[in-house]
Amino acid sequence: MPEGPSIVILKELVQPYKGKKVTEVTGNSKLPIGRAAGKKVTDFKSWGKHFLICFDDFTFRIHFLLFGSYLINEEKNTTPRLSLKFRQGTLNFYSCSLKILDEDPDTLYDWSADIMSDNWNPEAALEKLIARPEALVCDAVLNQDIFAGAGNIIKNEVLYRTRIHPLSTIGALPSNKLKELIHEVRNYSFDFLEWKKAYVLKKHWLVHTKQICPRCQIPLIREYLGKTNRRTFYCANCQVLYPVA
DNA sequence: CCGGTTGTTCAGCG
DNA sequence: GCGCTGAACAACCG
Repeated sequence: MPEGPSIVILKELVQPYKGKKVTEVTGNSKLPIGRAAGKKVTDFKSWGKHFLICFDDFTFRIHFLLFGSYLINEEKNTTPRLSLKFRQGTLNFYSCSLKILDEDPDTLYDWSADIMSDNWNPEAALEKLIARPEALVCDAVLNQDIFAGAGNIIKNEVLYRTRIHPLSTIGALPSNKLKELIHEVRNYSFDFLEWKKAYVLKKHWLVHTKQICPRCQIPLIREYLGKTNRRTFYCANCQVLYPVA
């Protein structure tokens, strides 16, 4: 569920409820979720992995973390963290992190950092990367301040597609390679979106959870790398460790 | 049935 | 105050 493109799919699915009035609020959240009762949803937004349900004076911020899920007009045998009932149907959110934002999301979020946003700004991402020359590229791609919405699958696939070794430092990458990386994070994320919608995402994985490099056929390396210590799949032959020796 | 994870925050420590 | 580590959360797949 969690990566940015999946949140975009959710945002599309809930569009019929935009402008509609919440008739009943339930859930096991300890927050004052009843505030939504009787109010109209003014908008659904997303920023990276955050899903936002906006009302005129506050916003629900939902983060699905690793295990969160949602059901629309369906329920399962556990209590939702948050359930919003409308005359037209029900939105159920399970096992997610819920927060209530009292400020306008526009003042809280840098939309230019959202890899799925129309406001995505690759130049801003480049500046942020250049400011962190010591960072490992495997960590930088997961940095939500730079690539909001990028997750571990996107990281692994993008580093393979751009043939960058995950332990390369940002400062060692030539500027054209950094630009290519930035471009590919967004480009792959939209491939992810289309494949996920078509239920063929896994079929297109080149290295994530894979054993053999599809290009040179040698075994892939699987290691936990970087400060993020996340599972990383890469080909030691095809992916270049910068600086090049 | 167990092991592992598309993620993040926070406590505890040196 | 910092950076680092590990725990906690909690559901589903293979």
